[in-house]
Amino acid sequence: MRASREKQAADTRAALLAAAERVFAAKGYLNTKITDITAEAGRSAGSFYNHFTGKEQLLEALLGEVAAASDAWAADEAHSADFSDPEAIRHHVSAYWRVHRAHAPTMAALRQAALVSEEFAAVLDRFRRDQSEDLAGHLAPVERLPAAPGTSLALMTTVLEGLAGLWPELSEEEAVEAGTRFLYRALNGRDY
Amino acid sequence: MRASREKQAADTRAALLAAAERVFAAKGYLNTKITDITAEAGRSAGSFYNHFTGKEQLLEALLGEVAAASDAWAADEAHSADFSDPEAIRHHVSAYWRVHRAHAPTMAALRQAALVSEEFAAVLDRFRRDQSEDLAGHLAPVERLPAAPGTSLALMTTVLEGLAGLWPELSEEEAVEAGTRFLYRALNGRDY
DNA sequence: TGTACATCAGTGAACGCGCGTTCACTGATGTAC
DNA sequence: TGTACATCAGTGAACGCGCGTTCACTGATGTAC
Repeated sequence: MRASREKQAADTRAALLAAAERVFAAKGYLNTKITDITAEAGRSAGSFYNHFTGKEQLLEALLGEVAAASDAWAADEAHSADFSDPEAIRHHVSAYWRVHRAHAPTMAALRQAALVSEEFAAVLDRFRRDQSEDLAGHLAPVERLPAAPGTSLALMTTVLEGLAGLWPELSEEEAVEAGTRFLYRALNGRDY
Repeated sequence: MRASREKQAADTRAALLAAAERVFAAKGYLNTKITDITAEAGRSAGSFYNHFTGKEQLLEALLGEVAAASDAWAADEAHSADFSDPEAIRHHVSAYWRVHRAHAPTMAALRQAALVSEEFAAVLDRFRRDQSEDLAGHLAPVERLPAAPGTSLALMTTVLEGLAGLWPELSEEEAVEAGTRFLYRALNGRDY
């Protein structure tokens, strides 16, 4: 049957991706050698190049998964788009927390890759820009922003990234509550 | 005169440090080769090892300068230690902005080095811890923090780092004002 | 002050390590007849 | 269904590039007498 060979190739490819994510998490993208990945996946060094041209292309494949998850959420139910409403903020903080927790090693790998590669710096930029565009509209209804819209947005993004960095010290509930309150106050100048 | 040889050595050492800071800023610490530094400094590759055992030790020397600047500020005048007072926050935001703007390439290099080296990760941790300890006491007088003290502190630190990332888009005045208002609101739950 | 020797910063070609990448080979799976 | 050949995923030893590091050498500066 024709499916057998294809399946073997697909299995190996998947094994390499999963192994890479584990190794990236353990020692960082930049510190990871091709042979670290193949060893973790239980394959030979040469096998790697049947599936990827290099570590870069493998990371791109992992990022594709994150983008898919992110899009799935955005296309989800329509959500409130007014950050003078705590629930709208909570909804975004919660989504951000979940996506980044699920793909934390890949996103960390992207940040590392962006440090040494123009190409990945552009990819990271695009991720951030996509996210910012979503958020920018939500700031419009806020009456008294703490600073210019662009600056307020940049600081808000920073808080979200910093919040993701607190995983796994905080539970999801604690993180979402802390992030929501912190941001609501900063953006609106009052508590709720 | 004995000073001549010593001076030549000191000059070369200083030239290597200054060249390294420029090259780090241009292409990042991790992307920088020893020969990039020596070329920028106008010296031979071998000369480097008369002064440093490697790129790591050179970075340590640069970090020494940052630590000195940071200590100098801390030992400065006594400053208000109550973050329910906007002026206390402004004072810290301003100091953070100045130190990080002056040493931005070195701090960025440290963050990169921390990604691939346990040793520098520990150094970066120490920098952050020192800063956090200073700030922690200032949160005590705040009546209604947005989250647990440790979490509030972590998010505050994150905002400061993110603010530094906005240089050089923002002027010092804009950055200090935006950071102060953002943090005052987030921490105290009201505007001033 | 002058001469002979010692020291030392700097030089750059050469060495060698680490790791990414290749490639001839193996054995299993698929195809032709 | 059986046999002979073709294809393809996987293997791992070997190759070679890039770059950090060394070291014999140079010429200038310092010291002894």
